[in-house]
Amino acid sequence: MARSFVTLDDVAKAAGMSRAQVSRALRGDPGVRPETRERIDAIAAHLNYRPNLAARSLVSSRSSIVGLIIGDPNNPFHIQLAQAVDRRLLAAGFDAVTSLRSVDDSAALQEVERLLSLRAAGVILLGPAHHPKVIGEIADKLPCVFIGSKRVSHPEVISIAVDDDSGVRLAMEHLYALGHRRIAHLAGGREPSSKERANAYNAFMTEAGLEPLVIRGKHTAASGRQGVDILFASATPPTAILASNDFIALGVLDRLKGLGLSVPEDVSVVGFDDIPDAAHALFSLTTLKQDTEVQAQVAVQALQAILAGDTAGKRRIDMPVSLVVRASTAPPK
Amino acid sequence: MARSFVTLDDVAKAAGMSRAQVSRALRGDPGVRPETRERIDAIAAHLNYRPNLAARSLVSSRSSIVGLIIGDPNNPFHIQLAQAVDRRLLAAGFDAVTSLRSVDDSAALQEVERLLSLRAAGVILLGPAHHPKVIGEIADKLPCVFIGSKRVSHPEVISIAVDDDSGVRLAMEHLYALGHRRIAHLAGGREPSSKERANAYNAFMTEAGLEPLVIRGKHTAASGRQGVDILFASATPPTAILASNDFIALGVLDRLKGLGLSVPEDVSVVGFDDIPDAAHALFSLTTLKQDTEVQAQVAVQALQAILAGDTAGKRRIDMPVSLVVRASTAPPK
DNA sequence: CTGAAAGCGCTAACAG
DNA sequence: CTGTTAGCGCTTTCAG
Repeated sequence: MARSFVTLDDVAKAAGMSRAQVSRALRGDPGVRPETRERIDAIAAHLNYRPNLAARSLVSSRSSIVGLIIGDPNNPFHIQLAQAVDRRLLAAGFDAVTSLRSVDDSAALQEVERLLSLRAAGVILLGPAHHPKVIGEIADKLPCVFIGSKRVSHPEVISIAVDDDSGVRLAMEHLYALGHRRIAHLAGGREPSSKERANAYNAFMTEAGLEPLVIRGKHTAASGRQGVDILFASATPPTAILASNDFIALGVLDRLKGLGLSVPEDVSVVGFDDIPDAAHALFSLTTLKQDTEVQAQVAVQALQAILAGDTAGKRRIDMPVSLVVRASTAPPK
Repeated sequence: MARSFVTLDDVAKAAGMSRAQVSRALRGDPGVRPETRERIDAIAAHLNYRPNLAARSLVSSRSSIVGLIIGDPNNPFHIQLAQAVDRRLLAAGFDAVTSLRSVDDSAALQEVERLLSLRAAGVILLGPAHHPKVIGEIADKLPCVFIGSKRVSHPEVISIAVDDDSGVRLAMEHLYALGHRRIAHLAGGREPSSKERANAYNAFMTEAGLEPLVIRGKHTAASGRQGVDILFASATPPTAILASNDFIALGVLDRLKGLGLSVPEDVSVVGFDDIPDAAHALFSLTTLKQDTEVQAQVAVQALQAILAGDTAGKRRIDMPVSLVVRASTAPPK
């Protein structure tokens, strides 16, 4: 194991130049003759030089570290989003430090302490598991971007808000236009996004003069299965189901099949998120697509704006949601 | 946003002591009068002091950072393991820096570069997505512990090897004892763990004088569904299925239900991993349990041993796998 | 374009 | 038990 590290001084000596100049060359500072830069680059590479991030951050009193706190690491959709953010962060020259500790409010705060000690440049909060008050506290300590559906009202936070409301509306209009009238909603737990979606569903049903039918559960496939059992125990089961996310929808699909019901012939199903599995031929789920790549990109740009001291930007950026129509929806029989 | 940081000097001045003594007090060094320590702690807390990890690591030339590279972040089981390791690392006083970049060999190496720049104390590799050669290269640069089923033969790596072989044997003996003879195996992809499991299955079948039947796929539910379709297109379908992991098994369960077959009456199914869903009443999957908590603990202890210069320890630690019998297995009809 | 000098915040000998 | 003294490796003025 190579236990000793090559320092800037070593490179400088090998190049017959000063430390300062080597530093400039390696970082791509202007003011270095191109041929000199190339030579230094070559020597550094040859010597296997790795800049010491600690020293760099110490002297410049800022670091390239950005924290990434995942609200619910056990939800693969959040992981997918986190990966996208991670990739963007890297591309922007940051070092993402991800926290997998499921964040109840205290774990999140603890993670922030650690980021503070690392002198992180900022933090990106993923997913609506975070309490708004806690988000505010975090933003008091560190530049902060929040991706989620919640309405955060803190002057320092930029929130990337998934537009649950228009998403649900899109789905409901689709089902309504197909002719469905008995449309049930399988909601998630207490996450704000789940509430937003349920509210939007209720609003649509009421406006359309229809009877809302909401079953509360969790954002899991198992919850979707249970929901189906409850719904189809009724004498007048729904002809369509709007699930609060794709995991629920996948559970619904499986359970319907188990009950001998066909999708979309007997029942139409719509999900939310467009996880990779949704596109699979076996499911071919009609769902609402959140573009994680775009969300990630916007989040990183927002963070850069904050760091650049750009206070003029919007505090809230709405992300569009689009309806992806696949084979799980059709007119009722 | 609190943009300025309190330094050790600030605390020292407020306490009327020297920087060195404050440093000792705060780190819990012996040689500080208890009352003094308390006073300093109080002042530091009051001033909201946060040690600058960069400065600390710079001067002591070692850091508390440990990298955590997840082989397949999109596999929730790996996330679960990672969370366990993360927790143990924190408890041991390390700062886990997790990488979500799915690691093909080049991404892993790139991540290691970053850890090198952070002067990480070591790295823990999770899951068998890593190529043995790459693991060796990593170990050349950084103290390294590997959790996975592969046989790694590098003098510097400690590998925590899940005992796939005896696990599979356990499951096969269980099925055989129940009276099953036509037992099929749904294998995963090219991950070594998948190969190990398939080999163990083949070995058992051959020894028992039975005809092996392996269908290659991936470690996903969708793959399990497809496997069932292939198996039950045959005139003599199997009476039992050993899946290479729980995701496959869950897909198998769903597809069997779709085909109108009952588990365990018509077909017995065994998984591998014991993911949380497996215990769910809806599935009640008989499976092979890997104790992630224990694996995590052993991994962290192994890392500490390496860091302590303890070269006497074993290079390879086998982790037991146990059979959890639930309701998805029974004698054949 | 390049070099010299001055620290960033902290720990680790070494003296008291 | 406590203070003094040196830097750790790097970036950043400020002069050439």
